[in-house]
Amino acid sequence: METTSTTYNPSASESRWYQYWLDNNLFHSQPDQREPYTVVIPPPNVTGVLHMGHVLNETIQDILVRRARLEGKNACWVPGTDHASIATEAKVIKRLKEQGINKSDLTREEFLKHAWAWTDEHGGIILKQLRRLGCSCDWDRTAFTMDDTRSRAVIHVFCDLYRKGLIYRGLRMVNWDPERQTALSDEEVIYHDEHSHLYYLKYRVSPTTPITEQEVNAFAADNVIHKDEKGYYAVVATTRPETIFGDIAVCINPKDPANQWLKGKKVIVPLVGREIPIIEDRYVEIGFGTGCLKVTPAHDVNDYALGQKYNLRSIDIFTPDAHLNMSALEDELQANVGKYNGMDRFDCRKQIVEDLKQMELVEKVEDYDNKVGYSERTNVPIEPRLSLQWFIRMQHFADIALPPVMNDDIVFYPQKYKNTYRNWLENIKDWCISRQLWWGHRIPAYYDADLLAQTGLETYPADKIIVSESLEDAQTMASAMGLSTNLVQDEGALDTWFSSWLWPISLFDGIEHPENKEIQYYYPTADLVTGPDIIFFWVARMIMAGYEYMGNMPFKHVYFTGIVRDKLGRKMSKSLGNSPDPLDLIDRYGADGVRMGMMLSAPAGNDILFDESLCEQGRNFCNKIWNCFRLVKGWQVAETDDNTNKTQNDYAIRWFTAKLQQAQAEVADLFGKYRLSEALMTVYKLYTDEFSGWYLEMIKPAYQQPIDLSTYEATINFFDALLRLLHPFMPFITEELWHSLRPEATEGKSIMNATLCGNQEVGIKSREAGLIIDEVETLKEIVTNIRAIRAQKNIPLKEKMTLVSPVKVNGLVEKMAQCEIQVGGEKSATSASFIVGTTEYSVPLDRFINVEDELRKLEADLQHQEGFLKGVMAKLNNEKFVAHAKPEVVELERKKQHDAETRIEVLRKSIAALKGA
RNA sequence: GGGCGUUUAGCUCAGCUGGUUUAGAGCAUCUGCCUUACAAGCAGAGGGUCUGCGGUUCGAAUCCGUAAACGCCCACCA
Repeated sequence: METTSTTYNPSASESRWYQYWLDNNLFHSQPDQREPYTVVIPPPNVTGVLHMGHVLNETIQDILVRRARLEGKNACWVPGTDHASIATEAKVIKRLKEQGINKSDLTREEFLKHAWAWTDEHGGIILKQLRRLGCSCDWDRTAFTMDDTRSRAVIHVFCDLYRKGLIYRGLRMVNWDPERQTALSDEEVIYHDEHSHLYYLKYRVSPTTPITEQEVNAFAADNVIHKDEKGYYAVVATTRPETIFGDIAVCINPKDPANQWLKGKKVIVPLVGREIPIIEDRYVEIGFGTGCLKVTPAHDVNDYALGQKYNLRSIDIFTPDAHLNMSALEDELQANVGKYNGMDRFDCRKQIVEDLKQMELVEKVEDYDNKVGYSERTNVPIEPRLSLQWFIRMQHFADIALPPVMNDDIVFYPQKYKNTYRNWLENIKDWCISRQLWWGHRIPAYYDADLLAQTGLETYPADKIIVSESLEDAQTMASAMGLSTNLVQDEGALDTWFSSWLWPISLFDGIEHPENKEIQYYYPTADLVTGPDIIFFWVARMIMAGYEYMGNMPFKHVYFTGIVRDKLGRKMSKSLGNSPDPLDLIDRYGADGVRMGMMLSAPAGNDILFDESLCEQGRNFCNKIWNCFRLVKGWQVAETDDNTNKTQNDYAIRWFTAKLQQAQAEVADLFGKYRLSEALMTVYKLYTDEFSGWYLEMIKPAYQQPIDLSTYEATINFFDALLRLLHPFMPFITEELWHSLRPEATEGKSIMNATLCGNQEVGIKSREAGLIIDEVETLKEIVTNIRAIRAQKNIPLKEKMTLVSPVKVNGLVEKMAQCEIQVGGEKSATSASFIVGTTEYSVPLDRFINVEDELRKLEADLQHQEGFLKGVMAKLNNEKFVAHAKPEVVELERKKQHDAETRIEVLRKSIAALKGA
């Protein structure tokens, strides 16, 4: 390959190596004797495109997978996409609309045809994009939540849970999305703070329950009684005046002193004219508003509960798309309010307030902040709506899913999400799984068509519903039950998450065939990487399904990533335009560079503030590695080991062996804790500082001199080990260089399968390693001091310097600091000196000396040392410290004292000498 | 209204069960260098009374209490 360029060019190399990996089927896994390491991708929406959140998430997964592969495990990363029922259906509807087609004009089958066409056309783009990132997914296993295997699993589970009594159909208050006209689960509703108004409306006391002056006067004085020229009235506060058409009662707290006078009365709903009773319930909070709550059972969850409790009728005044429907009202009232028929709910609100004001039925309007629920997908305000839906009884699932997380059988990173998880499970509510959509798994429930025609859906008897895997089975069952075989299937589809929660099982066909070899081998999976925003939607439910269907956890560890924000801390969003296009970043910095940029700023669980300049750092790092490679590859290798630098080189090799071992252990430890950015930083520093900055400089042969064979080989082995350490983070450049480094690597070989601790490394005992590392630290300090003196005095490199040392110094110092060592020589007065440990070294400066500067420096150092000693002595002179502290701590302080005293003495001498000169 | 988390150099963060030469890293900054692998680089330097207050202790960034700021999650107050 081309090694003359001083910059690394990622784009050519990346596409080439990805193709190589594919051609050699290197990502493919099948069960074997090795330990399995399984990851299932959180399936992105089938029609989605890659954004920065994916980059973070998939990079982390790829790092973990590649690391496991290098550890010799059988790594299997299963990719796939999610049909994303509601989101995809919305996109398809939008496209049809652009073609002038309304969904309502199509049959279910016709619509699904369009939806599949759309999916085939736009689906899977994101999977292609993942390849640009370097993701090592086993593409042969690519799945889709609505493909055959996954669909059969979904239907199987629905039927099974129904038979177990864990799924039921019921008329409930649900979250209704008027835009898409479907029910949603509680988790799909997002609450936003909203500045709105609290309207105080007059509900006149009905003539059928009149109040006289005398009666009024008889009430205690704390009653708040409203009266105007037209008579007495109650005041009801509401944020939603447009729902008054459905008002069925006004509720007060029986203990409320202000409203005693209303007990037993009836009031007239303004505008509408309906007479409704005052009812009493302790649910109403005394002191909020006027203490009078209008009860609209069809349009509010709490009101619905009240309605149930007091057996009130409910009037649904909205159409499914949240327009006013006056035909729901009593015939005699329709004339009063006919003008509102067909209005949008929010237009109607404005109009009603206007009209009520005209009629002087508005007491006052206050500003009010409240929370309004929005549909997660369509971003339209949710309408609570009574409707017939399918639910899962969740208590059972909460019971099986809580303990394993609390016991850390399944470990969360970071741990704080255990709380969130527990909180949700301890307050679990039934899961509404039916959606009024077509794109999704159709609910496998069947009704006797004839019976249905008689009863209608709502009153169709529950014991005559047939739930079954197929129409044929259902018909058989129908005959057995004495029903007609003319069956109608439920129109609803299932919540997307009803398929997602089976993902770790269904990917290996474990729902229908729990004994098959694949599921037995790959399950439970190792790590799940996902965002905390779907902890309830997905993580919790997978745990439930895992224990229900496999009797075991779906994954052992959950790594929660943060949200990717821009460097100002704002969430990345299309509308803000602050989200870079990942593919563009890859074009500019290379996939390796982008991966590093992402990882450098991604501690687990924290939001990450993404800054493009980090990708630049990643690119620069690639370049550094590239140039290390150029240097090493450019050396001329001697046939023999004869070399004057032999001893020095051996020393450097032993040192770097120790350093490498240390870093390998550290990286392994960090991976164990899922501290990936720290692991990467460890490798980065090992590479740039230790390998490139020190080791290569130590062994670098003089200009146009060859390098001895054994040093060269050791260096190649180091390089190899470094590449393997780095490979999970930066797969492309490491593969590229590994092949150039190891010409013996034949076609089909890859760094990804070279094990992490190959036989190339020469082991070094940990005690020896510690010693040599310490020695070299001292050596570095000496070198740094000499360099600093050179820099401060502006001494040109050509000017030879001398290091005067009282003790023997490793010859490498001469090479690294461009100086000559003189052992035991007398320190001249015109020297700069420095202390490493407790040894004083000096550098004669002659004409470069500036006595004043030197004195100032020494005195500052002396002052520092004295201050330090004072601190130490304060401790040692404290009897309590000596008595209480552990002996080693006291011993350490004594050593500090001794060292400081030695240094102070040396400094004083130097100062005196300098002054004498 | 509950619950959780965060607050350490200009920025992003380490600092685990209190004591490791009077707080570390990367980036950014400043100074000097185009030194025959790399200016996408090298060498050197500066920068923090660890959010405030109180407590425990011989000793606190670290433990406890409290206040503030920011952030997140949950909850049916119209």
